[in-house]
Amino acid sequence: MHKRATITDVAHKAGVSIKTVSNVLNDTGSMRPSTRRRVRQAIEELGYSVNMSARMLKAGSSHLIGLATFTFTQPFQAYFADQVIDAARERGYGVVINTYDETSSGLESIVHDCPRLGADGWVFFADRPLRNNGAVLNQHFPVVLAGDYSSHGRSDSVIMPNTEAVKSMVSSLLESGIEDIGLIGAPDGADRQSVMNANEGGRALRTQGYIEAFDEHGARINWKLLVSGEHWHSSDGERAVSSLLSTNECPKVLMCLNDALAIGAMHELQRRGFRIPEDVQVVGFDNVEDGRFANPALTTIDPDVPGFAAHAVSMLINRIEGFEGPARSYMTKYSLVERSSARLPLQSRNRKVR
Amino acid sequence: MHKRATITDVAHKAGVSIKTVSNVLNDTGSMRPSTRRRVRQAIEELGYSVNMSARMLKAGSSHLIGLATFTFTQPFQAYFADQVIDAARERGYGVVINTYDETSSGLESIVHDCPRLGADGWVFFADRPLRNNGAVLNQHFPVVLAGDYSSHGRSDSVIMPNTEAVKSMVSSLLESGIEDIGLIGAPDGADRQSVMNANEGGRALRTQGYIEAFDEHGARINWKLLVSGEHWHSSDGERAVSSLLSTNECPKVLMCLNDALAIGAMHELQRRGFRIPEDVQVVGFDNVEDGRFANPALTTIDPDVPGFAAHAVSMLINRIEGFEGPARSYMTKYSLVERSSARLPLQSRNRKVR
DNA sequence: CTTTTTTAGTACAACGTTGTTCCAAAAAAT
DNA sequence: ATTTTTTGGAACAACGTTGTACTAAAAAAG
Repeated sequence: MHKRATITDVAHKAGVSIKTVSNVLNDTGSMRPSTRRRVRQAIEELGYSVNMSARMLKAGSSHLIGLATFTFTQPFQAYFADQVIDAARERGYGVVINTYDETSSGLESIVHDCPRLGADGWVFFADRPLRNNGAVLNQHFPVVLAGDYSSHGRSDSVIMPNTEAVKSMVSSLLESGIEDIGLIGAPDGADRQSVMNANEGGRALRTQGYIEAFDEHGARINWKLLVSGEHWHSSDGERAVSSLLSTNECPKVLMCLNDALAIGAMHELQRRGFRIPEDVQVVGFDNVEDGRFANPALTTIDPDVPGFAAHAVSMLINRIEGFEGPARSYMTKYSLVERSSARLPLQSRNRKVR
Repeated sequence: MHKRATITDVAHKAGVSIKTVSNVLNDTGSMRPSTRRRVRQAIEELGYSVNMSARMLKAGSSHLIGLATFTFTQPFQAYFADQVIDAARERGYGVVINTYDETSSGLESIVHDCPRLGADGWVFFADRPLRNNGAVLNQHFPVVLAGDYSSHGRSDSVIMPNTEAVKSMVSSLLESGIEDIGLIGAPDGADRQSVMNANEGGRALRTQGYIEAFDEHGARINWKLLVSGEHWHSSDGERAVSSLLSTNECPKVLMCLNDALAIGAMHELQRRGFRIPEDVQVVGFDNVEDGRFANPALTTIDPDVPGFAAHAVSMLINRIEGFEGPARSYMTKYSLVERSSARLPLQSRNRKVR
């Protein structure tokens, strides 16, 4: 592996100036076909390829966007990343990925690592508010916050209709006559007061949807049925079910705040001999692919992840390319996806069957 | 968003030379604490951050490695990518991702897109041999091939013990007295001849393990039980089961060549009323997280994906940092993971229970 | 046959870093 | 008080590309 050929080497070999080589590479300027051919051949023979660092420096941009997100141990993250990569490629951008796990101090800790990666801007995903928004936002590159932030108005963001979607799903369940609905993935120590106080983050927002649905139907909430789910992994769903059953509570429906929790919950329920949906119905949130192939297939909320990702990328590139207007926020549309793990009443709106 | 501050701006503001600023940034040279403080403050006030393109150009390296792989619609890919990102970060490298799907002309088509992304080297993942290895290998940056290639000796590669692992699993099943074993994910038109001819790629290699196990146990292969599985997605697993059952064959065990196929197969079997493992046992390959939470939990082959990824990254960085020896190849160690979807006889070796 | 326009190309600077070389001031040794 | 050594810092070049400004040759117009 000898030293990489540069444009100067090519120019020398072809007997032209470096600018002419550059013109061949970029289809600029004008030149005799024979010259172009000579340059092309020299490029071929030397195995030359353009040095991106130099081009970037000159251009003042890397044409790379960064994606900072949880590790792909969450199926949602993989789904999201896929969509981001697609959307970026469509606009001619590459994607640099920086992941972090729930055990570290989280997003805040990798923020410092991002500038090093040289992207023109970053999509930051997080499922709860950042301890110090400033650390993320005071970077000197455009940032789009993706996730369940309350909108703080300091940078562009994409969010999901967390509260509305859960409210709609729970309402739909209540309408089918069941009030005995558990919730997995709630904020710690869930009671009305602490959920209302914790007014940011997917946990709280989705839990609020549950509360609002009950309130609106004049139903009483049994707070023992709201259990937390740590990191929202499948293993947390298992544990949540164990902990719920250990209190001798066994709701007829389990609303899980993401699909991974739901899949873990179903696993543990079935291990203990419960039948789904006959004994317990289970509902998820995210509509990741895994839910389709779960046994039974998972009834869930589709928050339009592709739209979520596409808008994040679109807003980010828009900023990178010079837009300077005030912070914008985009909220996706949701729909309810009925499969076999839970049955929704026919009259529910926004329903989609797959 | 005004123009980004440069090292020159900082130097000017602090009343020092640009090299002194550079020294502060890189902890090189020596200087009075008071000077350092002045520079630090100027950096702060101007919100300066180093321009990576310039640094890369000067350094001749981006400290980025590229990962070219299937889209994350395969859980295996997400798992693999996670491990690659981790391994790279540990060594101070970032990761640029370039994905491709099965519908396109595949890996070959994105090869041309990789140089554009400016990584110092690439890990190429593919589950079958490339139509034109040359296109990938004649790049002017280091490449590590990850996947089920036969070793062509032209670049470093990491592979799994595909044949051995399947052979061991199938042997273990044969030892428990069952010879009625289906195989999902085989090469198209599977018969002894075509599998032996197609001597490259995970499909063929894993299928060979099945054949060898039967041969070694003196058992007769019912070729009708070998069905293909297109892209090895869960939906392909579903279809494979349908197609198998439509021929009135119903084996006692289904060996699926990856976990996604197995999960899809279990879904379709249960939808049709089969009990697992009582009526049909199901086995997978990859040991992705999803298998643990499937219903029932999936018995599978663990090919050591973390080791697979770590060695790919390690070899690549080794090349990037100057190693020039002959092409190397690393093969991971496998183990059998027994869960509830299939029971292995106790005497089988290499067993791991989780 | 001259003048103007177009084409085909060159030379040089600049992007923002960091490494090398060098010099002046301060500290230490004589 | 003078010489030697160390320290703090500056000036400049280079990394490989592309944009600007320019020139010589060829083609078109008069």
